[in-house]
Amino acid sequence: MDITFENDKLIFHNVECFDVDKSCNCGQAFRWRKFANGQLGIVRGQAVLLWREGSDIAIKGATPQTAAPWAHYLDIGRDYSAIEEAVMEDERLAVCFPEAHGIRVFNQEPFEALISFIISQNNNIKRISGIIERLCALCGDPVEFMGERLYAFPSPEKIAGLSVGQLEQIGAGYRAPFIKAAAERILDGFDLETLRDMSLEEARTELKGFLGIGPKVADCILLFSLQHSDAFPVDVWIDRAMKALFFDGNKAKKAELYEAVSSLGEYSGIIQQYIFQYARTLGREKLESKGEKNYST
DNA sequence: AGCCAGGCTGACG
DNA sequence: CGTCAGCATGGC
Repeated sequence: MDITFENDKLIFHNVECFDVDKSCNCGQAFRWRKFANGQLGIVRGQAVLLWREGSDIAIKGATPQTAAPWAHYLDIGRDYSAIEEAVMEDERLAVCFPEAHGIRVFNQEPFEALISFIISQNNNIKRISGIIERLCALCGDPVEFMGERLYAFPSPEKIAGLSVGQLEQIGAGYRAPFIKAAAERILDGFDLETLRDMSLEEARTELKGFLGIGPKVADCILLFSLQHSDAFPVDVWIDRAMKALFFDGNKAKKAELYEAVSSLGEYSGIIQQYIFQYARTLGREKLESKGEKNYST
């Protein structure tokens, strides 16, 4: 991978299969927003502007020293062309393109993912983003960048220091105590990093020990922040899409669903994100009518 | 105005 | 093991 730093820009050269806007707004991360010619975001307290420049990916605001962490965050080292090609050759999944083309699964900060996806349960992406922004404004460190004021994602200490009432005030609803308890547990010494090297099943079990984390949220955290590329979060959208694409519109038993998932291989989580994008783009109506008349072949 | 959302908990079979 | 009401809030 060729990386250069010039004119205050960090540049990853010749990056294929990376649609910046799509990747930032596909529902995996909640803090990116469109700004000027790219996406404005803040990761590890570092505010940046991210955009495609021809065949390159450019980042303004990142120092040369943070090239490696940014490459990791953006999953630069992974060969997405190979994954996309394999998916397009699968009859059941080819329909996910072109919507899915260019989506990269980011490697987010584990604690941020932990809290974000606890907030995500039974919630919609717009509102999730709002709650997280208010949480960051409430107790995250402020950063000025390009005339904007951004806030770092708060530390476990900061969030644990909030009252349940404060968390309710930013709109967290019944999840407020879950958020506080999770931050306290991290502060107590639970090390999310240890989940990286565990088996998927072990890591799932560990995360489900947190109040407010079930199978779906656990898999989101593992896929989006801990490099378990075979974690496969199933929400209502994925459920509908799998029904339409794999089971002719019929509801599958849990065992059958996960059998289909495991047939997708070690990158099933990334494929999941393609399916998610497809499902949300198509919409509920079309998705549900799709399966029903799909019994011809 | 209801229905729905990147679901989970606790109770009960 | 599976099923199911209840859940805070606001987008649409």
